[in-house]
Amino acid sequence: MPKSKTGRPTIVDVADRAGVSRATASRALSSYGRINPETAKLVRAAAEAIGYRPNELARAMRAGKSKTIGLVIIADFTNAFFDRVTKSIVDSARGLGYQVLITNTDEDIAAERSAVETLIEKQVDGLIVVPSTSAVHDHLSNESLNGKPVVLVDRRLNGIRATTVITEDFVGCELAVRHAYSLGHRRMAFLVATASVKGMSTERPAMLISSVEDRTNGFLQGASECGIKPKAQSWMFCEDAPEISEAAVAKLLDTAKPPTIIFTSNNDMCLAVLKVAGNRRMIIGQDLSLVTVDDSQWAAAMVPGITVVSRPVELVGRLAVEKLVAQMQDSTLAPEKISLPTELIARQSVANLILRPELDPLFKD
Amino acid sequence: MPKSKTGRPTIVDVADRAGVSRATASRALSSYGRINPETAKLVRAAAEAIGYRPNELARAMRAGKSKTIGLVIIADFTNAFFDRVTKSIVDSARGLGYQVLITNTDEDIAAERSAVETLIEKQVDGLIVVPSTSAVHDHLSNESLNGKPVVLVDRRLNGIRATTVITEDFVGCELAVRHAYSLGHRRMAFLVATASVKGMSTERPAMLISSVEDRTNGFLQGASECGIKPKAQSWMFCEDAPEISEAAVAKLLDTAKPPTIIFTSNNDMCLAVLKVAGNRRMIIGQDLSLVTVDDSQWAAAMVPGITVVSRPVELVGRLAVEKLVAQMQDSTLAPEKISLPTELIARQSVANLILRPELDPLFKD
DNA sequence: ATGAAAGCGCTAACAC
DNA sequence: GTGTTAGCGCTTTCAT
Repeated sequence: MPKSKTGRPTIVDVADRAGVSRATASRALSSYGRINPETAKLVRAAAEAIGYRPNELARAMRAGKSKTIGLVIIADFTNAFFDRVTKSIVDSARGLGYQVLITNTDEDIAAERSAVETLIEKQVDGLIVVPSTSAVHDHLSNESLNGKPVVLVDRRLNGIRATTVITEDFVGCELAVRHAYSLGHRRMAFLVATASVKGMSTERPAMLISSVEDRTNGFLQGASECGIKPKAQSWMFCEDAPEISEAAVAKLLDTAKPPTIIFTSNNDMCLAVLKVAGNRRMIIGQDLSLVTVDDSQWAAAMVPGITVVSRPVELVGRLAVEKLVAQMQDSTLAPEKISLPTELIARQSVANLILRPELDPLFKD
Repeated sequence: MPKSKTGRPTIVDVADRAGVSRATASRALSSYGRINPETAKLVRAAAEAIGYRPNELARAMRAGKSKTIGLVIIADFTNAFFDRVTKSIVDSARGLGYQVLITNTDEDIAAERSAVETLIEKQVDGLIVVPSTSAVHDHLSNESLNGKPVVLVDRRLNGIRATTVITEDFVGCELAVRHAYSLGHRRMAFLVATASVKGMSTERPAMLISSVEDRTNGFLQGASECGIKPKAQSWMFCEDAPEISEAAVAKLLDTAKPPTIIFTSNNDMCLAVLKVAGNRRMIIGQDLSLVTVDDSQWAAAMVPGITVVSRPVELVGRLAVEKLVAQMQDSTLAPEKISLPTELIARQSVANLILRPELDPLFKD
């Protein structure tokens, strides 16, 4: 059986076997143009017989479309949010006939740059990016993307014409604070993971990625609405690394008037609170309360269950793909800014200090 | 500026601008063959000037190598093991100059089949597969892979000549049981997630994927070595779905002589135990002990920390890529069966019934 | 050291 | 309805 260089039968082999020309074979297999149903059947039989599989690379080259999406995600697709978004993207893409080329950047802008470049060289039809910083994004300009559409996920970028799919983290966090307030919490701490800070700091960094910014502002807004004085708030911005975040939690706790509740900006920070509290034999939901952003299986299964601001993960991924594919098919489509609702899921990690004021270590009767 | 159909400058544009032929331009850019360093510099400058980026698809077609690896993973790359393996694979591949096309199969053999086919059509240079069943694997034969190498991860497949990277789950589980025995546990339950079972069953299914089989056998071996009578063992094989696994846990607990410890075959099952125990106000590490396979951040951060059989996740992914790339470069390489050591990480989820025999609900003094 | 030309596998004008 | 041919962008003989 005649085979191509790569060892696989090509369309020429099919054509030969069916006794037709390449063009006819192609028409039969891709069902386009005019073709005799009889011939078509014949060709398909021949293809089947020799185990012909189209070379999608050749097809892509000819068509100028690779049916491939590039996904550039930050390191933490080990993270409870990004792993599920990734799965959602991969599945949704497949549903629409696209494959996904995946890269991760470890929150590093240089890596992101080169990843985008590589994917463009691989001729992806479009890009889904979780930008690692809000500061720089010339590599995402229409120019460097060569007109290929890009959809941003989880984080806004100012001054860029690109469809963006984010979540209502502001509202979610605001609500979380009000929830805690309604349960009697008055001294609140906020633990925020930021890539832009080395070590930890009580000062809010000048530059935050938009999702973290929204969470921070949401917490702030909630506290302000509830009349929580800045003095009764403690803030800690810290690097997303276990030792550091645990030290940050300790610092938050070791004050004259320790908070009755800690709000954390992501799961890693939540875990840090869990760990430090555990080491100190503090019971979550009693000695210390806790709310985090992003739901997870373990947050639900733990005792006590962790109260969370939940985001519509699957939908984020699906919409990102759908919007991207729509733009690939019609480049005149205007970019959209999509913000999906979050939901506060109350479990047992927030103590009710109204019913049980004695749980506050500063309680005096 | 003359541009190609796709809008990007091509090598012809570079050649024109540099006033040389395509061939020379190509030589300069890919640095092969004889070329005048002066000319080379000229060409590179021209390329830079017009923002030339090679079309890797065209290159791949010409070379018959796409510098792309296909990854076929089961659904659960949301799972604490596969998400990290995926990250490790993506990163390692990138380090060696390869990109990763990712697909998931939801543990479905039909999806796996078609995923493999699609990836082959996309001309990946090799495949990394987490096979969803040990029963069928003709789609992974040398034939259907068209001679492209494949590396199997996490699961063995009999009768297939392919490099396989798995972990010593047998030993890990055996050790886990002996650990529990040494702490005084005598009535043990085993909760095993299996895709081949609908609902739950106390009967061991005829067919298990190899990793689950190893774990099951490891538990069994450990119990037998410790002289735990089959009567003092309870087994439950169940579908990997929350409602079902939780029901399975309940069933395990609701017997005249309930186990003092439950061993779970994966994190989902572990979570099910956590949830049911929590609902019943049973404290892990006291009223009920627990050991699971696969470490995770939350298992470490929780109070009590969960004792786990830990697997070298990052290494699994890295080796899979390295071995695959080696085979892509030298197709005569013999397949290897690699089994990486596991480690028992003892935390506080296993009660010491020797020091505190009263923790056994059946304790009489 | 460089250029001309062939060709990877496919599809789409254009003929017939 | 089918065949002929050109060409996507690139690399690589083979000449010169």
